[in-house]
Amino acid sequence: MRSDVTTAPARKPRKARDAQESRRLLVEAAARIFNSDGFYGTDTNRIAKAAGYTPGTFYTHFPDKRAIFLEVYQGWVDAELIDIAAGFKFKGPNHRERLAKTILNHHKKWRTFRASLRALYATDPEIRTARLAQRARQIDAITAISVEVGREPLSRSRIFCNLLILEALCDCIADGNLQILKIRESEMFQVLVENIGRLRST
Amino acid sequence: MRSDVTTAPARKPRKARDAQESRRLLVEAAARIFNSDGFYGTDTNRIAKAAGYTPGTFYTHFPDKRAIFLEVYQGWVDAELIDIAAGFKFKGPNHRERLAKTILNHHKKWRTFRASLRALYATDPEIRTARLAQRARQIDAITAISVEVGREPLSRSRIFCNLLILEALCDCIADGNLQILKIRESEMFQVLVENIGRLRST
Amino acid sequence: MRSDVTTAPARKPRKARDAQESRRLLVEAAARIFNSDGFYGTDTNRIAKAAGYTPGTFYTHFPDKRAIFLEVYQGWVDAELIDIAAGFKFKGPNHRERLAKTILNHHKKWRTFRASLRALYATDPEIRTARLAQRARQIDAITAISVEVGREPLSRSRIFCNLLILEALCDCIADGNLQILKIRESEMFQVLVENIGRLRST
Amino acid sequence: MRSDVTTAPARKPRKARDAQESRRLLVEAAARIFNSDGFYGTDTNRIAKAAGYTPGTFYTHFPDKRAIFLEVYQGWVDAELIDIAAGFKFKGPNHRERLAKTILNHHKKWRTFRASLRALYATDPEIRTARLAQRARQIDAITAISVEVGREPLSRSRIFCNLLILEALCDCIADGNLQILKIRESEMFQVLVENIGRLRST
DNA sequence: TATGAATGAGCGTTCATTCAT
DNA sequence: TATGAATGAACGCTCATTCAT
Repeated sequence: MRSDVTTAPARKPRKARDAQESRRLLVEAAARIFNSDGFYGTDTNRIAKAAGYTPGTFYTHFPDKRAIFLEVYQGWVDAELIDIAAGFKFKGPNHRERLAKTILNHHKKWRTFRASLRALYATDPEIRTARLAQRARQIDAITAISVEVGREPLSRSRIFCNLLILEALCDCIADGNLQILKIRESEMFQVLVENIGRLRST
Repeated sequence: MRSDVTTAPARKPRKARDAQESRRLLVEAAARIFNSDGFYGTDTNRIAKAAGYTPGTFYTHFPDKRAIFLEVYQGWVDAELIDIAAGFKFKGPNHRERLAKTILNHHKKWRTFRASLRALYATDPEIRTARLAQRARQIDAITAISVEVGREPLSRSRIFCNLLILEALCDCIADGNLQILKIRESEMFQVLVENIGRLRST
Repeated sequence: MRSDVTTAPARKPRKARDAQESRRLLVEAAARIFNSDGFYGTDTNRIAKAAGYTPGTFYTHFPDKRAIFLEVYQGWVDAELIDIAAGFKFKGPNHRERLAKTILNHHKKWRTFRASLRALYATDPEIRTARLAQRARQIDAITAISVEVGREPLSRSRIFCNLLILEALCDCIADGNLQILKIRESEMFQVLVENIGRLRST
Repeated sequence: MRSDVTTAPARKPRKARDAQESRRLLVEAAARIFNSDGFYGTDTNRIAKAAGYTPGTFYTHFPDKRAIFLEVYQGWVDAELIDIAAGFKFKGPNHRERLAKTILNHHKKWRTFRASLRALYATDPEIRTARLAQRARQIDAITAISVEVGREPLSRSRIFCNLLILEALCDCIADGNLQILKIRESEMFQVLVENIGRLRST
């Protein structure tokens, strides 16, 4: 008979850091690991450990694994929108190339995470809802930026299509396996720049 | 997600079927389930059961779960290539629309499977290798078709970009959530048709 | 990056015993442990281990912990009904004492399990349903036995009340802590025998 | 089970309340939650929150979860004894029915808590000790009341048996599922009243 | 006295995979 | 070729408890 079934052994809480800070560290660690091993290749205990915490801490900050995934997603969209907004205001001869590079960098950084997001989008209703909301936000933001810089904005469908096209091209270039397909990255980048043009111009 | 189609009642016949037939039944079941619940939402025992077998049988036909996934992938690329080849020979006023519809239908059919493939591509080296090989095959095939129908083929990079663009647009239309983004499907389809044009023409 | 995210390490299945036998061993082990440490003090891995299996095996035989608990419950009610039926046919001067002893032994054997059952009954709807069904079975069975031995059966409510009373007294005697309350077990047993009489007689 | 009553919104007042008041609020909240979700379905953080405190506060007032459980238990026995004592002095034609109702109400109120107590009694030595002490108190009190109202008290074993019988009947009636067993509550209540008689009379 | 972030062992459960039959 | 019971590492998550503030 197990004595003392009622109670559990005691533990020692080490630090009592700032909650905001802990959250941030967890999100950062999660972003890194999700982006390296994908959603299903990442476990919450590992996220916690990578952030410098023990497993339970994860759940004092997030209700479940999906929640932190969505938070990482949110952070990424935010960052990208800021950069796109900045990129839209580029002037000079190479403004397209510079915007293309900016977007490409985002995709290089988030390649695996983005792939996980797509896969989850296909099977998980909550992820779907969240992603659609972010999509709407992206389209709204680009429309607003166009207005702001004094251009006639494209229709929502055109904006969206251009977004999809840029993403598809960026994902592929970011992947870095073009040489296997006997394709030069510079050629792909060229097409990317052309398509950037479409997004910016009337 | 786990739709009832995927948990479909098993067939009864026990043994003594020929190996080819068993393999086919397993691949069919796998395609259905992967495409409904994704790679990580599918388990090999369920595939076996859905095909009318017990768990062990799965492993007499495939070394592991990835192997059957790749086989399903192979089957899908084959089917798509055949259809695209046929589509390239369409004549008449609506040939572009018809090809667009064909490709779109493929994407509608394989939406979740494609999303899983992308996610695995990002994390699994074997899947990566296999997919790159299929990509090369696609590009080769389209080049060959162009030649066959008497056109000057586009460069590999152009073909690939156009492929990526078509896929991106198709995935999105196939998804069927455009109304949430306040976008009309017909507008997106229009852009798709335009891009089909690029792939076909010189 | 974790290589080979897709697949899992292989294991070796040792034996392929008879499923019925394994089930029986698991139920036996579960009965033993539930009855010693209660439902919440028992974990499925321990049940499996105690039966000579590894954790996964438990779940090839039972969908969850509650399921095996209910199966143990079922087995206990079966055994008790058989003994009560036999006890009803006792003849001779000490027939009541003998039946009392029989019932008391059951309670001694299942004391902790019974306590868990009650606690779960209060909070778990499925356990509640199952227990009510078993209760109905008990009442039906006792009615049937009365008829069989040629007595006018008591009303359902009387049977039930007597059952409850016997159980309450048995639980308490079985507990074995009467001396702490300055009560002699023999006195309690006397009351038990009196109440047995009520159940049997018209 | 987790009814909304138990997850009740916390109070706002932060600090500086007096210790007695805090303790009382915690015990009250614990009683409510234990009685709704059982011992194992209740967590100390939730108790604290329901009382308007944060998790740590719980442990400034109680050494562990069991301690507050025992305190709730104590409070319940106290209340019941007071009511029984009052009930013993009922006069008039329906005095038995009124006492029966009183006891029944207690059981209705504490049904799940009582079930948890029994389960813990079976596995936890400290709970066992505490409960036996309360039992002795109950028997002593009833003996004392009998003397007080001028009756020859029953033997300890008789008192205890009657107590057990009343509890068993009350628990069952309080449960409110008699109709499923095709038993009318009124019939059970009748038996209860009869047994009340035994406790009161010589 | 109260806070509340942190703890960490452990639990229920999953599932790709094996192998004796 | 097919069976199917068994495997066992691992995962998501819980929660009683601690302690620096």
